[in-house]
Amino acid sequence: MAIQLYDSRAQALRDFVPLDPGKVGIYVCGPTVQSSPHIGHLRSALVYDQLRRWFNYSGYDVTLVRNVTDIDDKVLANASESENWWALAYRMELEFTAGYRALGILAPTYEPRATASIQQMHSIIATLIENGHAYQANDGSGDVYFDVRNWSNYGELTRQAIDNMEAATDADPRAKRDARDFALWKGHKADEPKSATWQSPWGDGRPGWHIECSAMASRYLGDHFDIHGGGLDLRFPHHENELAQSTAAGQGFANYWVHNGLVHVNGQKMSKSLGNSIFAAELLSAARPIVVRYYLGQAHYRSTIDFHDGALTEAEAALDRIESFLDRVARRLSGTRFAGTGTVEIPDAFAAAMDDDLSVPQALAVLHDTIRQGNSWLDGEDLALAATAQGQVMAMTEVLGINPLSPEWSKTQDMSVHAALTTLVDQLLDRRQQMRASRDFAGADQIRDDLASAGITIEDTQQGAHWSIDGSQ
RNA sequence: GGUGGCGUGGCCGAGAGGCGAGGCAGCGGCCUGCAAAGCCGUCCACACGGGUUCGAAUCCCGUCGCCACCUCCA
Repeated sequence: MAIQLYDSRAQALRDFVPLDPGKVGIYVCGPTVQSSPHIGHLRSALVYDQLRRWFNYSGYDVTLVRNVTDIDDKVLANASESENWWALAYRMELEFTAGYRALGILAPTYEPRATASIQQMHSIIATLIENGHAYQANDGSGDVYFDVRNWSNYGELTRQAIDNMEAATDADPRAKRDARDFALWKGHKADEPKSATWQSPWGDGRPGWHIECSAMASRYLGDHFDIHGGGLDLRFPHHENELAQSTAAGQGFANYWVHNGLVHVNGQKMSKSLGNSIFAAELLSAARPIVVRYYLGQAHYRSTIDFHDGALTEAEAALDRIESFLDRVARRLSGTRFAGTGTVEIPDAFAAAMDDDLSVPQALAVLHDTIRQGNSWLDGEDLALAATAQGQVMAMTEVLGINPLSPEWSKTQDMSVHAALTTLVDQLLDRRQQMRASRDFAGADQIRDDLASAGITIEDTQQGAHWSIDGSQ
């Protein structure tokens, strides 16, 4: 069955047909590295990680390009006397990378920086000037603008007619022919640093916002590629303008446009003025990274996620269920002939859900059903079937990037401390077992309570007592 | 003014003409010395008003409410 994706341009679900059989090229708008990553940036990157993993699982050779826009008005604005724009951009880029890694988001195939593709931008701009879709400002500013009136398809991505677009009230019309014309190249201004200035056929200056993505997408994926992704808020103007300039320059550009939903906080959009942004660092200190990944990845990619108090606790509970099943089944199967016999493959229903526009919520329903089944089989000592469920759960969680047993989630713990703790707890459990055998339940329960107060939970099973530290397995 | 989205049980969150997604919380039961974990059952929801239909959460019309974008944004 073919993968179906909701194409924002067509506003319809479309069968995915790659330009090159067996391969898929995806361009995702990465961040403008102007300030620290927030929950929305993580969600966006996570969505394309899920998409990429699913294409990968489905047998595609995936090329994922996610850019870093490291030169922009905002980057320059946020630089200071003590920190150059390029130092700021790089520091922020490192923060983004750390956030992505923490969530187990696989590194893209390539992560180009805008400043390394200035020549490719020039080439597109030159073509647009040649074919009449762009013009140099006649005010001596050195600016080059895209001529929206001269491109009849302008507005096709967001279905807007130019005349219905509100002109920006605060936009400086400068030498634009139409207020909606946007800058491809911005002439150098006296107060801008030399280090943020590049030579061009139209004078020294720096790139406008939008052109960098057109340049990097075609540079690494070709003039015509499969999928372009990004946050819903980028549809206009960013993606509209990218599409206009690339297609006006004669490129086929993206075949499918995918947009992920945004993250709100307590029902409100995140914004600097409200001061309600949840930053990656806060999120990652509030819960284990795998819990954050589960939380941000459990909703459908196109829906808005509303971050509210208790959200992470709920995600933790759901994830605990997955973890405790994997832990339980591994313990039971260990040393039996069924250990490791479960084929690591995903159920058909899971694949069908993922093929259907990446319906992760339905896929998670299949995962939880499998876990319930698996637990039931364990209760019934049907170890062969339990092993099957184990393999399926491993496969599904691996595809979703939430396999608790994957190396990326392994806690770096001090082995000597762990060994010491194990010795102590095991001694206590032995004593408790002796007390239980002699029906000294008060004493046995005292040990259990003591351990509980230290954050250690005991589960009695037919194979003996099992202990775990709360919040881990 | 233009473009687009949303309203589902106590909470989160899918689905899209008939067959009760799933998770969390609650309640009852099984299991247990008691727990924990697990299982079974239960809680039969779709903003409101009309309409179409044998049948509507789903389609149509209307109403109400909420949100996003319209040149800063993931």
